[in-house]
Amino acid sequence: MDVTIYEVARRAGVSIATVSRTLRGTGPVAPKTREKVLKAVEELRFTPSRLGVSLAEGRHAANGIVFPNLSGPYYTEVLLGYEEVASELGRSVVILSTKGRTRVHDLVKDLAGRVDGLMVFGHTAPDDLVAELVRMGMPLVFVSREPLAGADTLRSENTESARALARHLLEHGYRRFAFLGAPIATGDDVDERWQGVRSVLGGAIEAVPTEHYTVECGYQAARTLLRAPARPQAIVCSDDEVALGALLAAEELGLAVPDELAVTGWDDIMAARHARPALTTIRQPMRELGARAARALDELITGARDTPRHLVLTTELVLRASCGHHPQEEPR
Amino acid sequence: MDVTIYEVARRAGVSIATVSRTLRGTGPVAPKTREKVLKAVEELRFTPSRLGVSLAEGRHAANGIVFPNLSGPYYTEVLLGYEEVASELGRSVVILSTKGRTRVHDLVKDLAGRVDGLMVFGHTAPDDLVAELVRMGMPLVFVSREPLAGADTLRSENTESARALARHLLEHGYRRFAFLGAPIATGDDVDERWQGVRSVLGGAIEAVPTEHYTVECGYQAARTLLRAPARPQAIVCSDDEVALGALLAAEELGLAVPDELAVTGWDDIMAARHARPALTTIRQPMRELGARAARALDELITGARDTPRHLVLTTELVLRASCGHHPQEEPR
DNA sequence: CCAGCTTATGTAAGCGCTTACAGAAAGGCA
DNA sequence: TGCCTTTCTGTAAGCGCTTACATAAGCTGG
Repeated sequence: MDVTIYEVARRAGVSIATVSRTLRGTGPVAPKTREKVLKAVEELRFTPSRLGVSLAEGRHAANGIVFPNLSGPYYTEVLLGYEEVASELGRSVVILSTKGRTRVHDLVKDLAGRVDGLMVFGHTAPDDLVAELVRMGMPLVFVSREPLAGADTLRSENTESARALARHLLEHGYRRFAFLGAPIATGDDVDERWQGVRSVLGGAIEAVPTEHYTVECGYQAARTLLRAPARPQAIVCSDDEVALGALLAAEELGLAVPDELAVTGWDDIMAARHARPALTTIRQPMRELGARAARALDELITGARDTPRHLVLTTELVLRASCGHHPQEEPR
Repeated sequence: MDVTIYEVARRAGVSIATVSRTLRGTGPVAPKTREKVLKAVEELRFTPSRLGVSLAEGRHAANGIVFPNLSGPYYTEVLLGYEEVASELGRSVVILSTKGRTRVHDLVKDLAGRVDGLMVFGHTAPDDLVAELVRMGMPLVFVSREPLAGADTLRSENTESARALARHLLEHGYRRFAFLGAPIATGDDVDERWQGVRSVLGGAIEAVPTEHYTVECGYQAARTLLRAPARPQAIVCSDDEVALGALLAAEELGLAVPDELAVTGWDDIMAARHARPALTTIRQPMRELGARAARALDELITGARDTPRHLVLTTELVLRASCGHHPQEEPR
């Protein structure tokens, strides 16, 4: 950190331009000169300052990622896929969580000043700042959000898989349903799941809000729902965490799942697989979502592509014990 | 991004020093002058370049975090606690995953050049580079690692809680045990857990390695173990993921948990709580670990403290159904 | 040996911002 | 009004690095 390119140049008896060229391979350097420079670099343990390089290059070699909170396994998996690809592409990853924070506008803006592009989950960055970043030409990729002009969007399919799930429940013979975890915003992921399910089940399903999409809120809402006189036969949950909460409520109320009540989730997080009964759910390719987002962002940053693109990744119905008995049911 | 401090100065009819002073509050500025500057800033939508500021200040206002992989919920929770505090302290968080990567030495070194201090999980950064970073005076906090001269270390307590767990299993009446997920390195977390358990159970427990500390490896090792003639009555697992794998193996082999086999984990991740039977485990204060690490690193960076410190956080035995029946057992 | 071309190297100008220090301006008091 | 003190402002020098362009050095062929 203390050694600068000037000291290397002095020790090697060359100019700083020659040191730079040697280290970066950006121009011709005589073999003897090269040796002298590398020797000096090694003796002085010189590492170029990231700040100096970035300022001179006019680029950060870093990507930002804005997410609501990491406590949901969903975000973790996406982040992991993203970080892996970003690293392969030689980019650091700077993270920012916005949930519960004040001055989000300032936080995101600061982040934008440190990176070459941003990936943003849904609506976690303020809309006015998003509009400004788009105007400024900042490369942006949004995950789990409706298409936005001037930026890439990437999401998993919701509607068709929701339909498939609903049809499957009908095949089990259920006729009374509830959707636990009502949509907060029109057009977001949960809304699409709701719309898909409702397009198949019609008036046979009602939406029940949860305060948040968490285990605890799912538990509370399910407990209330399951104590009412007219109990649904099956609960379709917005996501796996809410579904885990519903399982807890059923357990507490002595309702056998799936014999007395069916429960489904969405995401296929680890806890969904290890719950008993294991949750029927829709598997989201979360890591691939992150990886694709990182690649898309790289294209925008390098200029390999300058027209925004909107992608939808395939999801998959995963049948397990929580929705009913299946002849060839997988054990886990 | 395109607007520089020079344009603001020109528009406001003042020097760049005055613009800087106005925005940073680092010196006296006449009220009228201040208004002119702020007006120009707003009209031009000027945001100071993070790079310029950092280079001139000689600091990044960012912390780095090096971890093996995010796929374990443990790391996620620590990271969340860390990011929350770092953000409060005005620091961005730059992440780097090292598992499965080549040139880790270079990756960590690049990261070190972008931040004011680093938090490192265990041994995920190469030892020679760690020694160099210590020599250079870089602020370092290690999590889950034995004390290291020149840097802070922070870990959760292992040995006493492992003893408490072992004693509890003895109280259930078990007399034959296995430790699933043998230690890889002397002195690391899993080794301390093993040592603690063995100090109570002595020759009644044997260590069984798993290739990795994952559900899949735990499943494979447990399946092999449980098919052998001399089956243990209780399996103490290195961590919750390995324990979840052991539960899967027991389920597949038709062994009732806890009646025919007891299983315990470590960490208290979400999936451990939602498994059935719910896992008896040791709760690690993972978020607090991350939060404390971020605060410790801040003290080192700001110079509020310059002597390394070694902290151990308390862990807690959490009794659930997987180790046996308890008179007042919590439902979840 | 000379001319022309290619390879190698150094100088200077930035990239965007902070701030020490010197000087100017303003205010207060005798 | 003059002097002294305080407040305000601008200039210049960096922070560490990259690189365009000009020049020097080296090599090859006639």
